[in-house]
Amino acid sequence: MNGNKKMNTSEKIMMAAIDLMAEHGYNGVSTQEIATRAGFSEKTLFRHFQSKQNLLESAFNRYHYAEEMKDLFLKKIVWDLQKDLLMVCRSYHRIMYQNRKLIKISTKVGDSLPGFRERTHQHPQQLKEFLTGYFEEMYKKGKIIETDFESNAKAFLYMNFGAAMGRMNNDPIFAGTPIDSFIEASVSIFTRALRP
Amino acid sequence: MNGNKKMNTSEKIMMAAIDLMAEHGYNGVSTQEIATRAGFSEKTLFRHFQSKQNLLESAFNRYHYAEEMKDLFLKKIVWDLQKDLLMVCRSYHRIMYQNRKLIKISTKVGDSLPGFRERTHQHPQQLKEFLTGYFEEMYKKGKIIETDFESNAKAFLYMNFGAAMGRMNNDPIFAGTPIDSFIEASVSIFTRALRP
DNA sequence: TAGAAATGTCAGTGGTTACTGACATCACTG
DNA sequence: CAGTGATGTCAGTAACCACTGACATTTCTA
Repeated sequence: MNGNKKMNTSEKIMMAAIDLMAEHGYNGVSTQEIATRAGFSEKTLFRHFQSKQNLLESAFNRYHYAEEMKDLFLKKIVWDLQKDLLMVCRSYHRIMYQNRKLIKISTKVGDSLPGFRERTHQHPQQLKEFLTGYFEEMYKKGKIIETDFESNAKAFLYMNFGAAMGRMNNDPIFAGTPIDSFIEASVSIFTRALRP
Repeated sequence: MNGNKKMNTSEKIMMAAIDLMAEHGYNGVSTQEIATRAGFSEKTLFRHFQSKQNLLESAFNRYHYAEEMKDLFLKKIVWDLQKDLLMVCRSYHRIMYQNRKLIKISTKVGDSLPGFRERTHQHPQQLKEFLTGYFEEMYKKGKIIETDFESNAKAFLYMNFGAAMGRMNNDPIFAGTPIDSFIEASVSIFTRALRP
């Protein structure tokens, strides 16, 4: 999302807005502060974006990474429980980490501004359906035991969702341990629980 | 947290503040709106609380349920994996649900106001240590297999944390299914994964 | 180097916000 | 009934905020 040194004025302002709003919320930061952080005058901000709300919307359109996880996963499946779950976890956390600041903004904004929450929280539903279908298919292939596939999918997703939230909010539980070791441990719990 | 009909002025105002701030955040609601929602004039709000920030702090002191989960769990342990994990989950979700509005406020406030985040998010660290110790003891008793106990504790807690967050934010995944059936399914995953 | 485009400066507008003081009203209670 | 305490009314203050217009200055580029 960042790291690029060659940013134009609009991009610098959007990045400043994202950084500040992720920390203090939409109403917790002023256009003056955003412009100063970006290194421009407030006037320039309004010349580029007309309004504060439009600035946030533009930032979402520019930086929200909305790759279809379902499609991504279908391509990479190899029908090996451990390999597939690892792949799903890693992709999920990668995307959540890329979008972490926009996700923080949308959780703080809530439903005050319309549409943002929907965009950052669109994945869970389709992921749950994907994983439920995956477990059903794996059962038909005789590779896992019969369980409540939908509940398992929910548990797996919430485990990763909770971990992603903890990571983006600097949960002290994550201090020191990289995300990948958590992913491996959490996947092995499910493989042990579901193996025939 | 609510439901009591015999509330005095201060309590009515604090409840109104909690309701509105949980939805729109601290900066997203005015003292005027809070007073109107509570059925009083803005002047009365300031007579009782002096400042907006003090109102929020008073509401936290009055309504934040900070029971020591660790102590609670230690009393109820029976050293049966399924029974203990069920007890932990149910207690955890009960407390998270009681505090849900204050938790929503503190996630929106972030670190802008000092101290709130710490209070609503104090549990994870001590719960992780409790669960890690519990798994070690269960291993010594020969009731579960040897694994990375701390990682298992993290995974278990994040699964429940994610589910609690989803529930308090009306995640459509939870629509229709009660929390208890999720708890049972998630616990049985861990019991199957850890049984010798 | 001339002209165009981007940006800065600055003063200002209309609205909101947290918060106050003075005074009136109401309910209860001894 | 007198008096006390809680509340309402209302006008107001100082700060902040999103946003604008006029004009000057800088920067880029043909």
